[in-house]
Amino acid sequence: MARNVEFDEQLAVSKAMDVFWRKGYNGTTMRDLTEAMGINSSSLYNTIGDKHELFIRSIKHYTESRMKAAIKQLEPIKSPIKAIEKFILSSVYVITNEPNSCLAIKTTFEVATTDEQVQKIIKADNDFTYNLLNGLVERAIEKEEIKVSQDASMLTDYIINHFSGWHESFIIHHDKARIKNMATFLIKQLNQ
Amino acid sequence: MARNVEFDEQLAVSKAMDVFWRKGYNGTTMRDLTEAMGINSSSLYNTIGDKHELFIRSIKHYTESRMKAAIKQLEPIKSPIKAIEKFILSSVYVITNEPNSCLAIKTTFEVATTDEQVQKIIKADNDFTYNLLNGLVERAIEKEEIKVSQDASMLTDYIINHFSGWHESFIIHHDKARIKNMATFLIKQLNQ
DNA sequence: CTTAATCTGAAACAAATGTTTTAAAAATAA
DNA sequence: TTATTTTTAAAACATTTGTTTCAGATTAAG
Repeated sequence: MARNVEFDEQLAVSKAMDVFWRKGYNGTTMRDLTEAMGINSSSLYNTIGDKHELFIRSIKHYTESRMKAAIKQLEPIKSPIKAIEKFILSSVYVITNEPNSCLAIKTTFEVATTDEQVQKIIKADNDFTYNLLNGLVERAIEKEEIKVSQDASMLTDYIINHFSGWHESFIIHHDKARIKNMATFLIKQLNQ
Repeated sequence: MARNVEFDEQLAVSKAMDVFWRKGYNGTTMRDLTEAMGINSSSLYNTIGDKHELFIRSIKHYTESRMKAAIKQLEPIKSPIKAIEKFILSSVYVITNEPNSCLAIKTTFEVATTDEQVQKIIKADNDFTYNLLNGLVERAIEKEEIKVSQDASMLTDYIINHFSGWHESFIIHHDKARIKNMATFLIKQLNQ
């Protein structure tokens, strides 16, 4: 029959994701993308689709990678409260060491309000984190590792809620200590 | 000599701000702006300047209005802890009732990293809120209205930090109760 | 009223945008 | 090898972008 597609789609999407991550959806041009992906726009339109479709794939790639990483990281930890602490502290590490702040949060504030497809992906990502953490919180309350509140679902929201503020703070102040101190305080609150 | 400028600059900036607020910096076109402002682009360039300058004026207008409103609202409250609670609860009200989420936060995530001028304005706004709240927290600790921690500056950061997560949550879930429950828990934590 | 200044509106501008076309190159199956 | 199909690269496409030009309208001062 005929020749095969030459480029690695996963790799291409991952490179596109990097550009969207730095520049946002509206700040990224098709030429930014094709250049970073090392691919001609005709090939891009023939395989993946238009700019919007590429963005959808990019944020899906981002959220799915994060989900896998979170599961892999927390699975071996036996104590629920230890797993929660690990989750919080590794978030702090990512926030204070990665070059860009979270693509999901940036996307939420830039386009989630007006783009239904994006909104769904972001919500799915959020629900995943919620469920993962909520399981841990419920077990931690059962085991009396957490005594501060009996309301697991509120507490789960409460913990997750800190992350975007930490991102915001780090963009504005570039001060790791501020984030670490807040995280330490949050963990201390949970432990009492 | 010659005729005067015909349009009200403050009103024009305020109308431009509304557009940037909805669509973001990169999502807004000059035609969006001139249409909303009811003004021709030549007049705009003759008086205020280009798109970027108009954006700068817009976010300054936004942050300055908020500062004035915050001072006016908190001034009459005698008890520091009551003022802190009022600040938190009125933030919840704004987050769960305004059509768009905070322009300062949206701007932080969209362009603050790459635009130094914007970064400065955002930082100034943040510092203002920090100082306002920090004064209250210090007095509340002195008066032993707050006992949970003696570290006023960390506690101030900790409180402010909640707001962007609440915005994010509301964009994703549109669930007022979730935000209110978190706020109630935060206030309870402070009170003990 | 005249003069001089400058503001305004419509149109024009070049450059950049997202997307499509075209023709040639490449790879597989017969 | 040849025929057939698909991929690719470069250029072209129509719009949209941010910005400027220019002639005429409008105003204040002499």
